[in-house]
Order: sequence, then structure tokens, then C-alpha cells
Amino acid sequence: MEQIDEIDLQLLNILHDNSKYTVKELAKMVNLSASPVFERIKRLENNGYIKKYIALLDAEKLNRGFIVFCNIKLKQHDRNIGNQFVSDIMKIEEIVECYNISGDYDFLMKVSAKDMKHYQDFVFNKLGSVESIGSTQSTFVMSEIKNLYG
Amino acid sequence: MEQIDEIDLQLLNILHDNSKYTVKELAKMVNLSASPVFERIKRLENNGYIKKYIALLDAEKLNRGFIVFCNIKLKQHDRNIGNQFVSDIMKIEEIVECYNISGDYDFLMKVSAKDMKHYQDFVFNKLGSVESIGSTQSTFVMSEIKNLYG
DNA sequence: TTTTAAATCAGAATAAAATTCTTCAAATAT
DNA sequence: ATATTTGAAGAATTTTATTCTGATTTAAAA
Repeated sequence: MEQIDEIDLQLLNILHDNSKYTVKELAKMVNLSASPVFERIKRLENNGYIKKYIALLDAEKLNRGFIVFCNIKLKQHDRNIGNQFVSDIMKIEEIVECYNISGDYDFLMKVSAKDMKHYQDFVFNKLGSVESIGSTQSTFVMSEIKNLYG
Repeated sequence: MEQIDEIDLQLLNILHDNSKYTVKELAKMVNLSASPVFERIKRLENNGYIKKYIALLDAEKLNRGFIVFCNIKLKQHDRNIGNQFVSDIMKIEEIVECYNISGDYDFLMKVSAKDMKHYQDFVFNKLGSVESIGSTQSTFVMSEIKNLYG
């Protein structure tokens, strides 16, 4: 696999925070001309260092500002139950992240809802119809302190 | 505040997943010509629906593929301790997210490290020197199941 | 219902950016 | 020391973003 150098790393850090800089602007920041910067970025994309480019949206404005971390225990720990669970949660739009974790619970999900009422509805009607779930435990976010992706 | 319609919502969903489409491509997807699509996107940016554009990087390739959720209790709950904690964790690069939460702990942090060794070093040397922390509890991620930002 | 004003669109024109290409210089290998 | 490879700069080209104009629709007012 290709190596990356200090300038590549600078470009990655800049683009991770703001991907709208022009190549010319980036070139000035890393003290190069446009063409090598362009080629470096293409190489970083092709080699998979950059996975994709996305727009970050305002969750509050889109009625998704109420964040909850929801811990899940499965009823049983066989492969079928696990696969069914994964398949089910993939379809639920309020679940924006999900991890298989160590500890007392099996999964940790980040859930994004409009408000407590919406979250309650989500737990009853959406999680409630996922057969594989044994129990849940909700941790409510009171405020976001830091988010390198937000 | 401005209203957004169904086409705006389509554009937001598309750009949230991939912000590299050209205006012409987006126009075809929503059955409009380029200029109204361009104007809609500018309006969504100016009204704050789109916060910014970023590149998503491959954590594994950048030696940050070991994810841990770390729960934190503060020593005391006065404003000074809290402010000091926030100020401290802002400077620690391994902490990619941090939330003030309900429940047994005060904060939930998402930590991104190279491996267990790196995480251990992080807990001892970085968290270890944050005076405001009373106790910590680590939950390790075994695999990522879903991530709308990843 | 008719008229007026305000938005929104399409398509052309322009400006800016991305992308390619050629040449040159530095580093590395022979 | 010479050949080869790599990476950069700058110009040329292509593509895209952005602006502008006129037409059409929508909504509001008369």
C-alpha cells in the first residue's frame, strides 16, 4: 500500500473539516501549486483514505435534534437472532448509528428524534416490533459538547 | 424562517449521502434544470439547513479504527469543574465526540484510537491528567453495524 | 373573476474551477 | 557520473459553477 506523507496528512485534516476549499486555496495552505495538490487528493481518494464527501445537516432544523443513546440486549445470542436484529435496525431511520459492544449490553445505538414524544413512539412502535430485542436502556443527551463530525 | 419543500428535502438527503454530485446531475435527479437547483442549494446553505461539507476518512487506514465509548463521572458537579472538564477534553484528539448525558454518568465520549495499547495510553496519560474526572467506564466496540455518517 | 405582484423556472452567457498536459528540477538508482 | 524515476510548476483545456434574462406559474389583491 502507498505511503502518505506530511502534506497528505495536512490535506486530509483540512478536508475532514471543510471539503469546499478550492484546489487553489488548498495549494496555498500547504505551499504547493494546484496540480500536485489535485493529484494528491485524487490519490488519497483512489487509495481509500478519503471514503466520500458529504453535507452535514442541521438536525434541529430537520426535527431530529433530540439525541438518545439506546442500549440493547438480545433475547438470545445465536446467529439467526443477531442477523435478524441487524436487518431490522437497518430499516429504522431514527437509528443513525449502531455498534456491537462489550459489556452488559449487546448493542449501542444512537437515535435521532424530534422530541421525547417522538422518541417514545419510536421505542414503542419501532423497537417494540423488533422481535430479537430482549431489553433496552435509554440514556438521554442533554447537550452535545464536542463532535468532530458536527 | 423560510419553508422547505419536498424537492429541498430530496436534495438534502442526496447531499447528506454524497456531496460530490454536480448541479447538473442533481437537477436530473429532481427533475429540474440546473439554475433552480443551484439556487435551492445556496438557500439551504444560507438558511443553515446545510451546516458544512466534509470529507469522510478511513479510520482504519489512519490508525484510528479502535473505537471505545467511555463514560465519565466528574468529581464534583459545580460549574467550575464542569467548565474545566469541557475545556480539557476539547484539546484531546482521540476524543471525537462528547455528550452531557442523563443517568449514572455525566458524560459519554466516543474515543478513536489505533488499538488497545493506544487506548490504554490514552486513558492513563490523557484522561489521567484531567483533574475534574472522578471515574471512567469503558465500553469497547467490537464492530460497527450502522453509521449514516460513515 | 380579473389584475397585479412575487416566485420559480429554463436556457443562454459568463466566470471560475477542475483537470490535463508538457516541461523542468530534484532525488534515487545504476 | 549518468540514467531513471518522481514530483512539481505553469500553461492549456475542459468542465462546472454562477449569473443573467425572459417566460411561466403561483399567490395575493382588487
